[in-house]
Amino acid sequence: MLAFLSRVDEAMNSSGEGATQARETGTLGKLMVLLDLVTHADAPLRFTDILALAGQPRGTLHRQLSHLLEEGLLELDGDGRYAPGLRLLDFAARSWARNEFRLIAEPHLSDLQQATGETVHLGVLRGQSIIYLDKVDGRQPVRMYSQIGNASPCYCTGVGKAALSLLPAEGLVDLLAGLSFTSFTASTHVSAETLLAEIREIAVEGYAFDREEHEAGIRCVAAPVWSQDRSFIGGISITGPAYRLSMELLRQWAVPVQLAAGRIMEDMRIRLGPRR
Amino acid sequence: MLAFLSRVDEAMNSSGEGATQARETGTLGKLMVLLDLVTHADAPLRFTDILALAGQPRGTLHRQLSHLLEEGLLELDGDGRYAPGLRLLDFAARSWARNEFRLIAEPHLSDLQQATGETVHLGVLRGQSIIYLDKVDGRQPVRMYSQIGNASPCYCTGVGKAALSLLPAEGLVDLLAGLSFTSFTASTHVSAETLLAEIREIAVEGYAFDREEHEAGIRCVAAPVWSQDRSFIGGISITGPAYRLSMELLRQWAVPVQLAAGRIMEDMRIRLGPRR
DNA sequence: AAATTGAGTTCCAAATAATGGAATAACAGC
DNA sequence: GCTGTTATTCCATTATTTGGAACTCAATTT
Repeated sequence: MLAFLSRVDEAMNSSGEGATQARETGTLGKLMVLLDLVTHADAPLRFTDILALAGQPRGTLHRQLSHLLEEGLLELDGDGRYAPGLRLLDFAARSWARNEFRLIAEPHLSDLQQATGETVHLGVLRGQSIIYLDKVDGRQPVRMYSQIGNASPCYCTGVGKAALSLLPAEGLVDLLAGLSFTSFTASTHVSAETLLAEIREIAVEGYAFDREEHEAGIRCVAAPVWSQDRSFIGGISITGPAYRLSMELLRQWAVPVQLAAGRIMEDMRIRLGPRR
Repeated sequence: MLAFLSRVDEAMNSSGEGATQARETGTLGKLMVLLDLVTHADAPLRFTDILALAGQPRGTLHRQLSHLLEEGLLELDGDGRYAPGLRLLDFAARSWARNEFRLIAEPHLSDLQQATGETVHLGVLRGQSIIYLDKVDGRQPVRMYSQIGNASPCYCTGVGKAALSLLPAEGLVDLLAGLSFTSFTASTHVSAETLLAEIREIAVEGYAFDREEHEAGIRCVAAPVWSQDRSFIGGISITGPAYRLSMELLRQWAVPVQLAAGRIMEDMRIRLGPRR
């Protein structure tokens, strides 16, 4: 309710797709922009590179980076370039291990994986992104960080669209207004209008598809999952290659996905108490 | 050399076992102490709990926590308690996916796992802790975050002791002086003297054992791995239950572990160039 | 060898943000 | 409706951050 709305409002500011803007968190906000810059780059950055990207005075930037280094949030590689620091791993490991949503969902994800033989994901909406909390893949030991923890856009993933279908009208419109669409494939939504139309449909049906919208050749069917207090708004999905997962098959799997989602929510009611 | 020593000096300040002290990073340092507090707790904390732990004035603490919330580094659960934020996952996922050390070591870890059938770890020294960068376990899909990213003490793990054996005398003594020993099992080192003696031995032999020092019933054999520029100082290990891994068997495995470590270092020389 | 360029670091008065004590608000239990 | 507990807001004081310029260092060119 109130708590939920304020949560979404705040979240609007965070971890979007495009421009990383300074938030109203003073010194911390400025440092997080830098951390974002370095972690989102696909290679270590030299001081001068960051100088150009951050648009800050040299002296200021230098001290900011020094602080981030000293805290272990950034590291210098052998060539004096800035890379993400390993201390982040420790923080994240704890954040993940303790996450209630994930802990409760885990057995149900495994069940769903067993039933379908395909990869199952759990994701949660944070700001404009879906953060993947878990992944169960039958075949080989999973390279987990490669998927878990990854933030993906909400407008072109099954879990993302399922999650959006849970938002109240007002919050949804605000969120969509802030999106900047990247056309990952020919099927990616590129306007808030068509996306909104699909989300309205999803809200009625109770499940969502990803028709190769994020990655060519990859489809999924997803169902929304939420905690009663709305602190978790997300979804679960069955994902796989288009050649194996026909749209017809995905439509059949809508039911088991929704059932699994229902069981997760029931477990949450039991384990977290009636208020949540 | 110089760069390396300063790296270790700085690292001395970070992520130790015991007291979390304020570093000289101004506002950021104070906020990181709070983030540490919340992520290292084993349950979400209420405002008042943090107030007692942090020993800060109410107003100050409240604003600091608000900033951390707004940045997504912390989150409020349904009961208004502070928990680690999921934005940390996104940072960590990127940090992990790009880590050169891990990328290069990965195939050799798999080989070692295949050869022995036991769990193989890759860890790197950061401050007084070993941060596990990778884990290859043959049997079931791995719950990765549960191990990867975890920071463990350097004085009671095979990888940790192997890593310490790579430090120059001066740096080692400084690091040991800053340790506070927790006796996890009956075999855990509890003094710098006995630890130093063992590390000297490890430096000569080229491999280290964990004789149930961190967790009862768990043994390992480890070999040190380092990059030429010393920006990575760590090790790899074969770990398993004591009933299956006799000390005799571990002694036999010292050779393959050392060979794998050698291959990782050779690959690093090739891939990272002669200076690193 | 001297000069030049590019990259990174240090310095310090002015501008800005953080501090913390006290007052206020929200809420659960009685 | 009161009471104790917990959380939030306020604002003059204080400490930190800022950013332009000067400086160092190493590599490259003249």
